[in-house]
Amino acid sequence: MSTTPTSQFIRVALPVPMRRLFDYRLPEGADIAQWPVGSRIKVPFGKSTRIGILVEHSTESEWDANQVKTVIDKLDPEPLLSPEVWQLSKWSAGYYQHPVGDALFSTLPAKIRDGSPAAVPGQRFWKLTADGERITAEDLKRAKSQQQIFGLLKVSQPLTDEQLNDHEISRSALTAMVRKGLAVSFEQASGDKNWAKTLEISSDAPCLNAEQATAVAAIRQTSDQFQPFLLEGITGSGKTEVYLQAMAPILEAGKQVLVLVPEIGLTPQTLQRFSQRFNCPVAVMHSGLNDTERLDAWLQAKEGRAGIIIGTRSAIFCPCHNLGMIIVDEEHDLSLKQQEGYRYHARDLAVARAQREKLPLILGSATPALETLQNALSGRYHHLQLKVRAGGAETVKHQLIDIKGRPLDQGFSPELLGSIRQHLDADGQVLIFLNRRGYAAALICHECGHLEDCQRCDAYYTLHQKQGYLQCHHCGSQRPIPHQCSECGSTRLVGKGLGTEQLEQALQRHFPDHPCVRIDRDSTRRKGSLDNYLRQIRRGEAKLLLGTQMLAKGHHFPEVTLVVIMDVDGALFSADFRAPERLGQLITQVAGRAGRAGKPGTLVLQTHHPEHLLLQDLLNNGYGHFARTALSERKEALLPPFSHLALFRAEAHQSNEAEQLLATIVQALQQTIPAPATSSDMVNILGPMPAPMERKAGRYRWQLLLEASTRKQLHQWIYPLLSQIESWPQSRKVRWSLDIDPQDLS
DNA sequence: AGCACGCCGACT
DNA sequence: GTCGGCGTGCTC
Repeated sequence: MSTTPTSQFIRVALPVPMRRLFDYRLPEGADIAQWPVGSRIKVPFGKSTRIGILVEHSTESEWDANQVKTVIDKLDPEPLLSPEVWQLSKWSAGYYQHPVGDALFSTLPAKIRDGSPAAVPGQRFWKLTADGERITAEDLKRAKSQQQIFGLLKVSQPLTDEQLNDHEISRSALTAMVRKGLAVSFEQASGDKNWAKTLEISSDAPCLNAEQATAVAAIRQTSDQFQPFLLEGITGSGKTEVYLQAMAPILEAGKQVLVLVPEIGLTPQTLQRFSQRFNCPVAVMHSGLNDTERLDAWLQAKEGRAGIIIGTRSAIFCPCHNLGMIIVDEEHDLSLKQQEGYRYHARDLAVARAQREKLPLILGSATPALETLQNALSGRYHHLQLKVRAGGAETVKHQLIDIKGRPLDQGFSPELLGSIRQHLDADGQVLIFLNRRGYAAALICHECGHLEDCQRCDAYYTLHQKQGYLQCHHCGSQRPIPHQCSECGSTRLVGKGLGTEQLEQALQRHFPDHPCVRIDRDSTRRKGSLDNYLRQIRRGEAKLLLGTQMLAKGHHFPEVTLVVIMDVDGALFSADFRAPERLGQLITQVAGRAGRAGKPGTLVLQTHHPEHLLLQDLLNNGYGHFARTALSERKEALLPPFSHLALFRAEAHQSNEAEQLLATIVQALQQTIPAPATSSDMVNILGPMPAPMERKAGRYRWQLLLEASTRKQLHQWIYPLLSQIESWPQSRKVRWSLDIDPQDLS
């Protein structure tokens, strides 16, 4: 007997880490129109069932008829994603060579992944009834919980279930109020589909300076076409104001704007800037949301119930009902690139998405990535520059303190202490940056010189004096501070190298009258403590601010007049070719924290190498010039963006297993070295070599870097290999991954 | 990734 | 005797 000619097959992406699709049969007599590509389906898989996404229809299958199972059910009457996002997602999975199913699913809200309905969840809201409005808090003095609820609702209502839960509201108090007829709940979808009809643009927009006006005009000229802009604007030059005014006509035309921000940039202040200007609903997507909130924001965007969608990295995959513009703020920021698993770069995908959907795209930064800058300089992107500080804020003065041979008091040179005192006396705030938390970088034996090191990593333990333990910052393992050296038994163990904890101690000793706030991962572990510190700073209660990266990004401290970077020397001689770019960005971003409110700002760097060309160029000529110099060096060395990289990583418990796998990959690659299309084409294999930290968390790590002058060559070379590698038995013992356009070579 | 099967150590 | 450790193999 032959199979019925009407029998239909579908190919399905499943959330498994396999670079392939799975074939299923549609139920007998199924109408294909009812099973659209891009919708979710339920299928039998192994001994269980899974939710999958229908990728394509087919009249045949390569598999034996008896191996192909029949789908169980369909979950969506129509495609889950817009064709544009669906295509983007599939293209991205291919570009980054990530297993399709895993790629498609990993960008969806958990509630979509687990098969929950993709429909308006309808949030539960609470409000006071007319009776409830009439009473006073005094009337509820015998019911404390009810009084609290009353207070909350009186200030702002309606409130969602979640918002009330945040205040640890008891269920019974709420029902009691309902029983008394004081409060009611109702269900309503968040946002509003008709926001465009009632859109109002607040009239308190500040006047633009000439550069801003030029930028806004240039962006406003382009709509309904793909046009990327690099908005290169120094800190305080008013990039956000350009975003706001550039997006106004888009929103007025009823189209949505998608704004990507770095992980750390999604603060209530950022949101406020947008919601104060436009009265349309704003959907927010970031890591702090729970599953319900995330689904809600996703659906708000998809169904057009929000005008503005602000989110971190993964928001680039968010379907939008009628998207009109994409903005990537701080486009150089590392958090836009996913560093594990599905290693996509949200900025690069924003370009791909804007191109597909014919949208204007703004990439904004004070310190653009060299890749982006090159695209602007070559004319692929429209280059907009903001070189003056908006609102008349003064530019930052800078000073290098040569600490060569100088006496240091817990890291502070006498000059630096003098500067700090001066600024404190003038009632300014001082911000001190050091990129290491803990008390000391290591614990060293004063008798034999032995450094206590982590058993699982090629790294020393960081000393955390206050908490009383040593911690490895690479695998997170901890142990109590030993009393004796583990080599010679001496009890003379001392901290070596500075951490923020020690700086805090030193500052309190030198400036006991000035409260100091330390902001790092340790001091802000408790929920809400960061907000608390930031409030203290803004109110001027703390004059000395001390911290790591956390302090360097995004926050505005208008009263800061002195910014100090304690130690830049480490990055000056790093082996990573991106280290200079990163250092330039960091110094510029940190310096940007100072002198925002018309007070002159000063930047001080302590270094053993004040003559270093990199520092000189950066400080004398600014990031723009520095970056252009760095670009010409990259061009000379044929490094990105003048070549393209892919990095294979492998980790195993046995060092040679990881190395072996990569060596086998090299063999396979050598068989298929692409023929150069032009005389300047090249491909290069570097490695296998041990990772900069060979042992981490008990695993040996090796890497293999591939370099090619064109993307096309690189991809044609590597792509066919992956399913091959997957079939090797050794590849299942070793944890391996491929990173396309790696940002971090460690 | 899950989830089974499978073959060796300390427990009622 | 059996509960459970995680190595190995498979999923249309």
